[in-house]
Amino acid sequence: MPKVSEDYKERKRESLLESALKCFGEKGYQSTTMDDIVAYSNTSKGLIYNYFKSKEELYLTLMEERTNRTFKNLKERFEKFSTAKEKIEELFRIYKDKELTEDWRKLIRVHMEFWIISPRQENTNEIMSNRYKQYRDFLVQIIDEGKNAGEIKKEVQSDIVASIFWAFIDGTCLHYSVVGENYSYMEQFNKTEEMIMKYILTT
Amino acid sequence: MPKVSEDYKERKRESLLESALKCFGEKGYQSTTMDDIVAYSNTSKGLIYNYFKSKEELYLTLMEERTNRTFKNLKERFEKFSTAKEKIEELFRIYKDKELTEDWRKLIRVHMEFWIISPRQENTNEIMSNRYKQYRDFLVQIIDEGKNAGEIKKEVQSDIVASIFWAFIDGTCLHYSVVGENYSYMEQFNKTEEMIMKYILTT
Amino acid sequence: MPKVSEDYKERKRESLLESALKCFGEKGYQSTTMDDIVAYSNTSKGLIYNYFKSKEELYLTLMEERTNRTFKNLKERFEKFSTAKEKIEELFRIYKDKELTEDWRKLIRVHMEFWIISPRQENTNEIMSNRYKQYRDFLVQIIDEGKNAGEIKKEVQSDIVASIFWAFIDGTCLHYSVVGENYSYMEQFNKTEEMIMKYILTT
Amino acid sequence: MPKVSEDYKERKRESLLESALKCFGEKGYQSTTMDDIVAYSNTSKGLIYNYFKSKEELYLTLMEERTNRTFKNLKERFEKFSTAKEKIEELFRIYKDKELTEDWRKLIRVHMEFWIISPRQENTNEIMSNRYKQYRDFLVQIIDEGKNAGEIKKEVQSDIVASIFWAFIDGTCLHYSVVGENYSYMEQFNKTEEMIMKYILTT
DNA sequence: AATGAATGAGGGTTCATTCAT
DNA sequence: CATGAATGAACCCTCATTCAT
Repeated sequence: MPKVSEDYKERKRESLLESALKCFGEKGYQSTTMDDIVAYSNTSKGLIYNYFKSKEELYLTLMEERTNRTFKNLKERFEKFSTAKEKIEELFRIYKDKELTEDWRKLIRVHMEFWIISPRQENTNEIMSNRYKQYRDFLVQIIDEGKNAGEIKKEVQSDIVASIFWAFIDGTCLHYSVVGENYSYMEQFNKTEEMIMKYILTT
Repeated sequence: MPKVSEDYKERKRESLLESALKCFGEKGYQSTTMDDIVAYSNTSKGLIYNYFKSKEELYLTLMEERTNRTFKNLKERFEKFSTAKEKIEELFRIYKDKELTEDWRKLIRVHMEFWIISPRQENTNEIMSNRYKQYRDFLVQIIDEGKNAGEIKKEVQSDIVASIFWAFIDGTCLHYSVVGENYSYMEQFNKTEEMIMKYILTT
Repeated sequence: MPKVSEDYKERKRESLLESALKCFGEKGYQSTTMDDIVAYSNTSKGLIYNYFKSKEELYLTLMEERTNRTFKNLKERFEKFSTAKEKIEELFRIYKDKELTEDWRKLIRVHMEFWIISPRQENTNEIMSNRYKQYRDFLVQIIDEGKNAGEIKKEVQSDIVASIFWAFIDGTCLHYSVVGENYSYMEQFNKTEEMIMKYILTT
Repeated sequence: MPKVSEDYKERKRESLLESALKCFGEKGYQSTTMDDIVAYSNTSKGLIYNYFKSKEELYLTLMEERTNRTFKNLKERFEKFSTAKEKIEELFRIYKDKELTEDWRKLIRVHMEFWIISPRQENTNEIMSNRYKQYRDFLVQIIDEGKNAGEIKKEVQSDIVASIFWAFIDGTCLHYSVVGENYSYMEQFNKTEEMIMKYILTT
């Protein structure tokens, strides 16, 4: 029977991760110091080490949990749709609905940085490769369903198209996060959607 | 060994930049130490500071020169082509011709890292935004020429398509640099080319 | 060993300043390294930076506090005297009572060095000029009181004499700190006192 | 038979010392780099080491020669005077005739710095102590002559008064070099002269 | 559990000195 | 002779991590 409830600890942990995310978004992983996170989270240095055994672990945990949750949300969001067309439209809608704030641009950079850092460590490279495949296969499945339902042309190569889709998403987000204001974010999504749909749909 | 030719100094400088690039590719900008670069370039710590006044300047110079040179090469490569179709095919060819080596993946990451770091510094953000526009406008011009020549549909929005093109390129490179071996790099370029061409060409 | 009393921290701070003073006395400001101070104070490099954000700040703080305290002590010491003659005698006594140790000679040099360094920095020059005027005016006031009381000749120029007094003090200390043993420190103070008194007193 | 005349080398040497003096005046001994001196003297780094085997030697040589020359000039200047009174007046005149420029203030600081640095090295401390005695004894001799001639009171302690004189000189110069513009340099010399003369002269 | 003082390895940078040309 | 590129020890400072309280 702990002095402090499990629930409290969990909330503390979340709050630390939250703070870390903010700081990483501001300065990047390397440039963010533990002191930055301490300052932002209004706790103490020692406390962070009770929850995470190193800055790196904090970072990896943060990114791990974020990607998992995002992917989980993604899947849930799709349960209510039945046709492939609707699902793909929903996929685009996710990104078209984003609020184009500075905060989001920072978030993008945190994730992009993680992509880039990951191949430099034996461990994370594997994780990220799998993550990529997870996302790709998620879309592959949708496309395949579409093919079976006659919505999507049989000759479409599901994995290639899926891969192209995510490449476009990440490329666009990357550019937007750098260029900002003057980037034709929304128009690009609309046009790309049009182009891809025209390319794969039977009608 | 002073009183050395300008040529000698230029080569030294190049060699330092070369070494730095290698090291940044290996560990990233922040994690690369001046000692790493010293070790790799077989020189001494002090010497680097005769050529670049700080690690940051070395980095910025490196990235600046690389991007400039790349863009210049890009333009030159296109002089021998006359139609828009040929030019766009050439653009794809550049990337399809890349040797898919570990070295190139590292190179991609160096450039991606620079994209991400840039918004965190007043100065570089501007530079990178302009760089992006340079590349985009380069393609915009080609598309516009194509429209005038009747090769490309009048209703195509040049800037949006150009922007989509580069988003796809960078997204694909980013993913490839992380996923590596099992990434369907070549097929994606082929399909994307097909898709885009079908989308914009009149015939 | 955190959560430490303010008092503890204050003592730590004092002890660091103390150590720094010792080291500066030994080698001078520039030649003293942070490692010297660390070694002398039995702490760690990082800790010093918790209290002072740079070597320079440590130095300036040290000198600032020392001069302030000295001047404060000076003033207090004079409260119990009423006539100008007594006060001036007391002024001389301060210096005549000094123990002529190697430690004191080092201390002199630290202060002299600060005088000399100060004009090279925008900021400190102003401070030191004011310090000088503070000391001078302190004596000017005593002399003026003496004039009003009829102790000191009306025609004496207070500021000039005050300035001469401090010039003599610093000159003597400077020479003593260099020449050491064989310097006729005490006799000089006695004779100068005699000479100045004869020059300004009415009787 | 050297390729380059001895005369040329001597002038080069002088010019290097001259440049060093300028630089030391600007930044102080420690903060002046060999590069500073090279830049100021329009020569090369290697060349300096042909003339002086280290920065320290350059510094010591400079200070040595300057003090020697100054002392030599001092003595010569006095040959044309016969009475002690005239000589002491001349001594004061030397300082009263100084042009109160920023350059001179820098010069003072170079010399003061040398005083302070000297006790920290076995070698220079001895030199400076002797230098001090040289100057003191020079004045002692004048005073003694004055006593013999009946100009100066027999009971005056020559060495103490001489020492006081130089203490006053250096103290005044030190303060002037720091305080600058608003320092009553000239008036102090006048008054001090008056005071000392009154104190020692028989009439 | 929570704190934050303490640690010290390691990083970027400087600069006196050397020596090949 | 003169040059200035090259060297590397040494410096100041940062910051992830520890641990006494």
